[in-house]
Amino acid sequence: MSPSTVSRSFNHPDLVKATTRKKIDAAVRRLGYIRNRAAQTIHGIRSGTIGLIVPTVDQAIFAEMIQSFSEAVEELGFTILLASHGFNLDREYALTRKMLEHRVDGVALIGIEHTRDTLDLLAQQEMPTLLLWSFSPQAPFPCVGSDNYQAGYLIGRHVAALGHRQVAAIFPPVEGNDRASLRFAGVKDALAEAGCSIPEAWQLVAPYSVATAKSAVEALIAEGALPTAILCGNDVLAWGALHALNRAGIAVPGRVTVTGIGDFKGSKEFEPSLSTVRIPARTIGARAAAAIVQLTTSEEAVDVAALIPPEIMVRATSGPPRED
Amino acid sequence: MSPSTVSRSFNHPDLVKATTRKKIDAAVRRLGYIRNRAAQTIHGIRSGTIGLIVPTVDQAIFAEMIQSFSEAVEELGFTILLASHGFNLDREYALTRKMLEHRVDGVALIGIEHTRDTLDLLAQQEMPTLLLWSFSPQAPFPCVGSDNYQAGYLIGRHVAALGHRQVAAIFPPVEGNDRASLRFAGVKDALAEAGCSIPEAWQLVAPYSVATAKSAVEALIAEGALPTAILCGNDVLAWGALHALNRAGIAVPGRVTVTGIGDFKGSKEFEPSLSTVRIPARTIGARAAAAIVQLTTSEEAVDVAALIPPEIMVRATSGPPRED
DNA sequence: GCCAAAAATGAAAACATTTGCAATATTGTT
DNA sequence: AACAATATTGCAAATGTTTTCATTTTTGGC
Repeated sequence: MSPSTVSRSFNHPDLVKATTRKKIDAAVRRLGYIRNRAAQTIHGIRSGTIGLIVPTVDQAIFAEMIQSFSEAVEELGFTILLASHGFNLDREYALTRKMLEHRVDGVALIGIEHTRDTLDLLAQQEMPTLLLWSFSPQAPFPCVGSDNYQAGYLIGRHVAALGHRQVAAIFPPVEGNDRASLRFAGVKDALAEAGCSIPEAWQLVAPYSVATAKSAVEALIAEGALPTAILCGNDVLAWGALHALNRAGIAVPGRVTVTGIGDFKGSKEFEPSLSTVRIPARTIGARAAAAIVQLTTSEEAVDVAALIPPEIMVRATSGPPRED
Repeated sequence: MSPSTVSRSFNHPDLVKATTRKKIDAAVRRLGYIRNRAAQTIHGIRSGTIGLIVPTVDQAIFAEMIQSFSEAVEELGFTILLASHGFNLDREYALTRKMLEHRVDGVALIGIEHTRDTLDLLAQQEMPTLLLWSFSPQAPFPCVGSDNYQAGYLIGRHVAALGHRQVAAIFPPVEGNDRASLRFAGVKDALAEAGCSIPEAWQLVAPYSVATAKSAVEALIAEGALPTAILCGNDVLAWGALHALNRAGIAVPGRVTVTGIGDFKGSKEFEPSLSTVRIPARTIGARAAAAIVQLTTSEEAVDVAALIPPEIMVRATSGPPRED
């Protein structure tokens, strides 16, 4: 039983005699032998890992996407090397290098905005790379994701069409976050088409959390002059806004319309049910997994880009502005 | 510039002359050379990866823990190999094997309940292993986590002490989920001490989601006979319950007390603010990261187990049962 | 039982790196 | 300028696997 035979028994079982294979299996079990993928990897054999670099794991929407991405990727025989950079694009570069050191078979990044260094590095190493979550046809790598500008535009148009003209917005900080900035741009453009703009004082910035959004809206309420609609950059912020309004006894949508973006789990079940734009995280995750695996396994160039369109979900938190 | 010198320049820079080091750095940059960790790994050098096997990523509480775990682990120079098994312990075994093939430096599993196979495999391979999330002194590997029984007990006692005797519970399915089953046991024991038990018909089972909890409670409401308290296995279920009650116009806590377990982000900001038991996910994640790294790096046996105690958070959704 | 063909196995090289040891180069001292 | 001491570098072996090629074993037909 030379190493070669053992190797063959694992990789091309049909090439070794049934009886030796039995003996090998027995020995493997007896000794608790486990193949060393590192040793395989230095032969140029695939490492069976996909690097996934995300800003953070603990935002509902990323978590959902990561989950479906990881399910699908595992299904295809790969394992995820996960790293998070906390919206710091320099850390993203460092993490990308690390992924390359680990000889991952492919890399998936969140969003379109990345430093030149990161992009160059991946291109220069000819690493199969996928941009996840956002979609843009002129992105430097194939994208699988939704159109965040469009998402913002849809909800902005919806609110404008209802007749709202006194509108506030709560968005996360937009630096290094193309998702948020594109959504906000879409919202503003849609409102502008209806001749409406968001006053400076009503452009609230709240990092992703129910707590910050709630207190931002509470501050807004305390100031007295309420808008007729509050457009939130994502559903979590909308939840916070709804809690603040609920607490203050302000009717939604009677007095104030509230909208989110994302359609997270639980938004539909919220009372009142949240009007929002659906960005199908699970679909994106699954499609992205298929895409990156295709990218790493197929020799010829393949086009894996996919635009998963956002979809407006008109529910109970949006209505016409109060007449008075 | 032989390979040896280059290697030294990376790993023991002080052993190579400054000028050659410069030359090497220049060449590295020019050629875009990136170290191959796989090749290092087969020398018995650490792979710099920690295997993290979770049931699922997309539950608020896991996501939070994974986030802090991954932050802390990256801080210490490691990267996470992530896999999820969807509460299927056989898949967990397969994933564990895969981690071993990848020669991770350590493995972290969620909860105490695992198949004999998985446990034996890890022990036999002398893999540094950590049990995350739950804590039990007689677990087969060191634990860093909270006491789920205690968490259930605390909330059960709180509700019993308020005077509730007509109590319903909503819990996720408990098979293969020691967290849920221990919590439920704690709740039942605390109630039993007050001479109260949960009728069969009021032991609702709802998989982790706002939607299922909401409809379970809606069904309960439709049946007519309402309990005075609904104890939920986690905060997400409690949110669902609160939405259902809100929709039906049932006062909380005036008519029905609702409690969660977990104290997820947003539970405090909920209206009304959720009474629950705090299980500090971020603390657990960070402590666990330190623990697993210590386990993998230190030669002597170290005791890294840590019990992070749950803490009851009495807020606005719990009150005495209505007098009538 | 012998031969050719086919099947099964083993030996050796290769992969990218690290490390002990030997060889070489650089110092500082006289 | 020569010597010793020290600093720097390269050689070679080793790591665990795969793969090509050569060798050995088995099989089937006679």
